[in-house]
Amino acid sequence: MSGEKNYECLRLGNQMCFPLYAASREIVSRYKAPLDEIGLTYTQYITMLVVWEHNVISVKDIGKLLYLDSGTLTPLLKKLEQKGYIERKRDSSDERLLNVSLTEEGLALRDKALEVPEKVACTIDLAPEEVSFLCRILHKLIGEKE
Amino acid sequence: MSGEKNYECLRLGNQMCFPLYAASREIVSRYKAPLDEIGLTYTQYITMLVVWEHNVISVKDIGKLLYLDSGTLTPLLKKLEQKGYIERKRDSSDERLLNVSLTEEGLALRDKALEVPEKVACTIDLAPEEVSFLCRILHKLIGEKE
DNA sequence: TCAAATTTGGTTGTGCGCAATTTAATTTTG
DNA sequence: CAAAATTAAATTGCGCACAACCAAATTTGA
Repeated sequence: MSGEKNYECLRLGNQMCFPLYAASREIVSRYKAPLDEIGLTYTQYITMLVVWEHNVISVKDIGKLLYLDSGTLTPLLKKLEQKGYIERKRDSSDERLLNVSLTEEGLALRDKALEVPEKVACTIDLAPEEVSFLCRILHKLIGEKE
Repeated sequence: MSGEKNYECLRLGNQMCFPLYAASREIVSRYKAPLDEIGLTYTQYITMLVVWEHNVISVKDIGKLLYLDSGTLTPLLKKLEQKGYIERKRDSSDERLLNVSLTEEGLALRDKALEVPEKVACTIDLAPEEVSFLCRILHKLIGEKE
């Protein structure tokens, strides 16, 4: 009964995971040059996106939005604090919560960051419908988390 | 002239990069449980996929297929060698090349690995057309590398 | 009311990814 | 042919991701 197993499903090209993994790394890598100019890494950048949107937000809520845990966020937020872009303060009504807030420098950085998505977007050769379809499917995958 | 800048493009939801990054991590994380059972990490797994397909392949060619460099592959391949799944030998006709080949144990592991893509696939709630469309677009993104 | 359970963030350790540099082997060229 | 250029892999160092564990604050519920 054995000897003739079908290993087709183990081919690199026959699993969705690999193109997803490779495309993610490829796109993230395109942020490197523009982000180097403003001195942020990719993860620091998406963290700043969240802080810019909320002005004040807890580590817990950043984690929910980015799907990252404290093991990733704690050292990253300390680094952003060192760079002077954010402040970290315990919430006075619940000392378990750590609130992250924007500094003046952090707010100023936002203007410089405006160029980043522009520079990346023009390297992506997809039709608008392809982008929106892609986003819809990806959100479906992410949404399956909960 | 300033004061009323449009920061819409800096919203987390308005860039393709984030859902791609999040979905990639989400899907890779679904491999963890099945891969734990056979003692491989995700990157070790896709490396074994390539070795299973080729039986003998150089580090250079593995890198081309997975878009990974020696900084990632060298320690990973040493670990796979320690586990007894592969052998590493310099190519006799070009000593710069390091050929990776399957051991008996490595070949046997392939049968156990057959369950992995099955277990992951059934956690992905996408229609077949969605999967194929997704793969097509992702390959378009990856293909832009060259 | 107070002990148990939960929540939040921090810490530690492992394994990638990737840039930058190094070393050795091979190929190209003057 | 010998020097220069190229190529392949290894090494080093940094920054994530993530699991596992911990401590402190808060909530709960008997």
